[in-house]
Amino acid sequence: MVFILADNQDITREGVRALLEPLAPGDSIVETSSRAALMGQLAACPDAVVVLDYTLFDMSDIQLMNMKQRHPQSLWLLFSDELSRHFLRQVLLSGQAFGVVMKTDSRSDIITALAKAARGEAYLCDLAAQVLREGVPAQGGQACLTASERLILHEIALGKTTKEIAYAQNLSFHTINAHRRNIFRKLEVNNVHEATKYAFRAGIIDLTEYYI
Amino acid sequence: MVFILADNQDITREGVRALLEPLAPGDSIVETSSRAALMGQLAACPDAVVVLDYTLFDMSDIQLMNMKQRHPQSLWLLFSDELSRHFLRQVLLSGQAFGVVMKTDSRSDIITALAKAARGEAYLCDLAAQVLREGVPAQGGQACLTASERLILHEIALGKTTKEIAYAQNLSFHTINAHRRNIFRKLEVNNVHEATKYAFRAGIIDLTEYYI
DNA sequence: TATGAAATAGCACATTTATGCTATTTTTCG
DNA sequence: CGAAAAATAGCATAAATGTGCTATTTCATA
Repeated sequence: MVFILADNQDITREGVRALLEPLAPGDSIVETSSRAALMGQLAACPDAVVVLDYTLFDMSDIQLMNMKQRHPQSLWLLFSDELSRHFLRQVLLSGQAFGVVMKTDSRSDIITALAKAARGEAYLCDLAAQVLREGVPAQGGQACLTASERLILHEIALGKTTKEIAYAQNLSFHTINAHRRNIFRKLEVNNVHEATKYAFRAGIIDLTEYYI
Repeated sequence: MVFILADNQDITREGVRALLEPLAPGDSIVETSSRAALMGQLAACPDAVVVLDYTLFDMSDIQLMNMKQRHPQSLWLLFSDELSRHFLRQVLLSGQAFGVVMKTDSRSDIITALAKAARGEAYLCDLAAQVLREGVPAQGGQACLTASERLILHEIALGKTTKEIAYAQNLSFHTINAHRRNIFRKLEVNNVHEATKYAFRAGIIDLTEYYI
């Protein structure tokens, strides 16, 4: 069994390693601190358990799902600081059985999550379990945005520029720009501020994310 | 020597412990995850080395300085995720010789910082050193915006354009533009989104206004 | 199977932002 | 009083936004 610790903070990898080593003696633990390195490691070992800090890894939802789809045997344990309900809904309801544990969870919870991951089981932290229980949001009809559009609106509301979003998602500036206009047209707004207000009202972004 | 690891994330304390144990054999390592517990530990051991995640510990600048002043023999190593230049300036120029290392720093940097802390020396990460070199800011205080600037920041946070603000206040575009740059410079931001976040945090705008 | 919606990508251009400068007048305060 | 901010106003420019178009590919489904 190979564990890949994907986190750009040395100290966090150190902590996970300290918990993991007694738990999985004989297994190898690889550390990566960049997306490119992670892809390389995954190619070399497609059935690894990936312990990923999503937020620190500068990775979009879409890239995450792509990576999982490209290596369907890989097991993913999301291990982040703060995860929005929106993002969790996105990931958990997309059919991918990710495990989710928070950095703020207790040592024993994290150990449980790692042990489960090593056995191929999913561990869900309280928030993730709650989001999963809530299921598909009621969505009273008029939310006419597509999934990609909601994703992009989320980035816009976080203050990302068109170029930044395009780069992060490996898409053309023009594509994101087109999405942006479609969003604006559907929402009947014509600037970022109004779009952001909608995103707040629709729960596509919330204050806790916004503040960070 | 007693080390107190003050952080509310189990995983980070685990990582620091893993680095610290081979570095300081025989010394005792205490972990605390609340401010009250930290104060108790400090009372019991006033010359401890405190490794503190300031941002996660829900501690204001003032409380931090009070604690240091109450236990002048204690040595403090700030160990956080993100520290604003403003906060660093506050802490470093207040005469307290805090060591500062970032969670995003490399393993070897963190080890150096811990080793120095154990010897009673201060380690400064790049950002902290830079802030210290820059010296005293022109303005000693923080909420340094003038009344006009706060007013204009309010309008900016409401999504008004420079032209709109100028027209509404019967002033030149250039004047509002100048105010805008002064605001951005003082807040150390460089776009409307970051400025708006500050406006929320500082109470210059609130959600009820924002939503209308 | 065909129709349309969604996702992708491009060109062009006016507007706005963000930031580099300078400079005068007014206010504030030691 | 006199120095230091603050408020006012300007020029110039790179970058980004907002919006007018077109066009291909993919995919769901009526």
